[in-house]
Amino acid sequence: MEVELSHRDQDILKATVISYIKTAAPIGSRSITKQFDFGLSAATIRNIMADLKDLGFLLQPHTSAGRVPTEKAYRFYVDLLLEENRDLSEIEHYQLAKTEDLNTLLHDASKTLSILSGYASIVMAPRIETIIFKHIKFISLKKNLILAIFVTGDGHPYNITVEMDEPLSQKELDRLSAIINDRYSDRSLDEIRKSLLTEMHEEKKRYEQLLIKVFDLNKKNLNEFQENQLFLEGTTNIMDLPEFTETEKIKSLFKAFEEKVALVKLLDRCLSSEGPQVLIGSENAFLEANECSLVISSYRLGEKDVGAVGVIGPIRMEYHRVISLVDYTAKLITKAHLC
Amino acid sequence: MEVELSHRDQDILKATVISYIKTAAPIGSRSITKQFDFGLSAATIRNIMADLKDLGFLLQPHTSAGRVPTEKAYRFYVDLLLEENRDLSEIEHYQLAKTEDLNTLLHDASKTLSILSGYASIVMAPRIETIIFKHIKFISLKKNLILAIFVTGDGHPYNITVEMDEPLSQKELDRLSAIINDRYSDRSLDEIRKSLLTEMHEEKKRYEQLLIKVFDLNKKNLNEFQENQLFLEGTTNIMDLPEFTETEKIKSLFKAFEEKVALVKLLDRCLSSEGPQVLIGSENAFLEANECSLVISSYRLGEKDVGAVGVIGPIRMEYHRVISLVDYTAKLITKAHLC
DNA sequence: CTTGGCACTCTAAGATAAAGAGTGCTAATT
DNA sequence: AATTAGCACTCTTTATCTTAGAGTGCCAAG
Repeated sequence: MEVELSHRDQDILKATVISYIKTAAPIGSRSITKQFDFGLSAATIRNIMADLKDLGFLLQPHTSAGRVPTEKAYRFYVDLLLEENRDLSEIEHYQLAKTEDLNTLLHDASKTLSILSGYASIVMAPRIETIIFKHIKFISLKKNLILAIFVTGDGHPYNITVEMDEPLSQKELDRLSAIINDRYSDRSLDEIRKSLLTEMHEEKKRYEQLLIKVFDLNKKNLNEFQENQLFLEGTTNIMDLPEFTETEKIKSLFKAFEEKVALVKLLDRCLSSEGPQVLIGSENAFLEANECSLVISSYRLGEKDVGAVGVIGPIRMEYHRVISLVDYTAKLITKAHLC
Repeated sequence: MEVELSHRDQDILKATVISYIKTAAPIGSRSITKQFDFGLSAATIRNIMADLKDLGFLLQPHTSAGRVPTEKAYRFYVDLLLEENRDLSEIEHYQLAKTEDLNTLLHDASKTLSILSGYASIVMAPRIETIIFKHIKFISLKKNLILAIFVTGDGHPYNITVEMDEPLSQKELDRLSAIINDRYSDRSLDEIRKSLLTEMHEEKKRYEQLLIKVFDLNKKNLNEFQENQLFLEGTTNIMDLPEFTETEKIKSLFKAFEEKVALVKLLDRCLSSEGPQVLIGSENAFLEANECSLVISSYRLGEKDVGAVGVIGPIRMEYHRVISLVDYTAKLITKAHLC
């Protein structure tokens, strides 16, 4: 079954995909001869396209219509792109506004990415577990309300409000923070979490409640926290696409967008892989349900991949341009982190 | 022109509005006689409806169709509701989960409101200018990066990261915070802002950059800040409504939703007024453009109205239920603030 | 193997017709 | 004088039919 495509077949397939990405309408053999110069007649192209149909790369909405690429065709096209195009030369090299606030940076990146891609962009802030802890400070807000601020290795603050059953004096809090800073500085939250559960026997009793909540030892708020760390922009761009003219499809996609947890999971899966990744239609349950594709790349903080940026678009996405754009944006964020 | 409607005319008008709110289809004289028992024949109702049409309360899509309420009719109906119904008895009295975090509370309220109303909900966090300042604390994050945390009168923290041209020692920062806490505790940010510009001559030079950024004296980030303090939930509910089947209308509304600044302005306008407010269609530019209505109520913090909750729905909204719901939710938030 | 030619297929768009809901008016009734 | 029944008329909606057009599939010739 798995026959190698001849060079010429590949060219025709590529041409069909490219053409369909532009027009979103079934591609006829005639229009291929007009747009591309293969030195072949429409009839020949027609024969080749019939073969490609049999191989599962193209399909016909009905007998007397042009051909439409299948997901297999997009996969073939994208794999070719990812092989060939390691240079990413053709996109405009934008810059992000300088800012001290990480969230602002990511928000900006997401907005820019949505505008330049013309699709919806999605940016996930660093996974909290991977963050490197530097030091912590406690501030008493009200009687039993304590604000914990921890600062990360790269100088970003996170704050957590904790309600205590019994009040703690500022002196006690300072003592506790000194201990924590001394013992856990420069370690990841994940490590700290594990250590805290085994070490800290003497302090534990008195501060148990506080520590559990601050380091979220029972991982209660993790999902909700991460949910707030997701930037989704340009979703309305999707509505301008011809494949999303039916209200039902728009509805389904936007309901999915509201479920941020599912999106976080989707991005999370791609964190560990190298370079830009492309998920096409039914290669993923979320995408399949909404007939769309995802181009995604992770950004680094230090030497670890901690977050991801991506673009959600139609299966008929301009993969070439978007892959470059996503890859570039991820690198931009990695670079901004360094300063 | 402004003739008083007879009691009977009012009843027919009300019946037409109520019926149309349910069905979203033009209301015929016959269907009125079926649904309501006025002891009148269809022909009589027909005559009355013709009068109401002449008075601008009803209109006909075409000669041989039923009647549809105009905005004037909704206004009449809503004014009647607001007069009569100060009791709000008929909605279910839900509760919000206890939480220490104000944003979580507002987010929860927004989600609940959208689910219970069946429309889109919108919740604005307290306007930052109205917040009562309690004390401030500075933490050095990196060389020239300072984190300022100010705590409000009711114990909620806000933090701002400031990048300085020159570093300040922790000692200096502590001295400055002591001065600020001493001088400005229990005053609103708006007041503090005004005072800072005139007072603080001696400290000003050295700390000018820091103070300007922390208290946002040039109001640069205010809009962006407020933008992040807006919770919009259940927007996809709107897509289920028959008036939003056309993709163009959905698109327009969702593009408007992305413009959070406009929404903030819309809510802001209503902050000072007493009780639940209703804006119907063309009574507001934003709503007119998207053919929808807004029910809104402000919540208090102390004795000042600081934020607002609302519901955005079709002009054919179930005002009765929604007004009660919005009013109740606003009161719930006000109450939660007190603890 | 490639190509021109041509009959055939299927959709999309326009045209026509019939059904149905509701009005507006008139004349009869209370 | 207000109310009601009756009925012709209007306008939309839905279904059916027709036609134009794009594109294929296949055959026979190059």
